[in-house]
Amino acid sequence: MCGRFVSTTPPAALARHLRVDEVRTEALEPSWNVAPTDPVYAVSETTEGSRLLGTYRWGLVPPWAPAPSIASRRINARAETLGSKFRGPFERRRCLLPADGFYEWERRPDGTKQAWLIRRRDRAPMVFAGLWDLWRSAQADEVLRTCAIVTTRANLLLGPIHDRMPVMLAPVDWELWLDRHHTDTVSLRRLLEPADDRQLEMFEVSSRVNSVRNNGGDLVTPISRR
DNA sequence: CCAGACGTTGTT
DNA sequence: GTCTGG
DNA sequence: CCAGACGTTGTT
DNA sequence: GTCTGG
Repeated sequence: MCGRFVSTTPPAALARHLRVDEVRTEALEPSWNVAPTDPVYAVSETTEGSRLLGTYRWGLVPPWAPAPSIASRRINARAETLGSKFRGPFERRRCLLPADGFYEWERRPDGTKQAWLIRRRDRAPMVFAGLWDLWRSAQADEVLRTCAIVTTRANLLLGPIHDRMPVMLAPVDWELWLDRHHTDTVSLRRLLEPADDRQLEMFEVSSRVNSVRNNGGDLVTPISRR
C-alpha cells in the first residue's frame, strides 16, 4: 500500500519532468512526510487535451459522500478491483502523482513495525497512477478536488516487507493514462503492473516518520539494523 | 499509513 | 475494536 | 421494491 | 449517484 510519501521537488521541475503544458498551482511546502488529507501535486488532462499540474487533496471523496471525512479511508485504489470500485474516476478522471519516494511499514514477527523508504536509484521523481474526483458540500460553498493512489501487488524488492505497492507509470504510459477520451479499461489495466525493481532502492528509516507531526530531510536518512 | 480518540451534562 | 484526522 | 454500501491493509 | 443484496 502507500499511505505516506515524500514530495520535495518544486512545481517547475515537476512540470518539466512530466511534460506539463500549464502549471495551475502555487508551490507547496516541501514535505518528507506527506499524509492523507494533505495537499499534493497531481497532473491531469483537460477535456481539450491540455496537461495541467494542479493541487489535489489526498483521499478521494466521491460526489455522493455526505462529508469529506470519508477521505482517509480512500487513499488507495486497488488495481485489481477498479472495474467495480472507483469506476467513474477509473474511466474518466485519471491523474499522475509525482513523488520523490514513499514509505512502507514492515510488520515484524515480534509485532513491531519498521518504516522503510523506497525511492528511485536515480533520485528522479517517481510517477504514481492516480484517480481524482470533485466533491461539493450541500450548500456548494465548499469544493474539494481529491485523489487516490492506485496500488498493485509488490515486486521482488518490496515483497519481503510488504505485499502491496503503488503503481508507478513509465513515461511511455503517461499519455494513455491521462487521456480522458480513452475509456477502454482493458488497455488501461495493462499499465497497472508492479514497477521494475531494478530502478528502485529501499532502506530502513526512523520511526519518527510514523507521526504526521514530524517532518524534515532527516526522515529519509538510512538507519542501520541493530 | 499511524496516532489518537472513543462521552455528556453541568459547573467553574 | 473502529473510526477520524493528519 | 428498499436498504445499505460505497475502501484498503493487516491480522486472526 | 449507482450498485448489490435481500
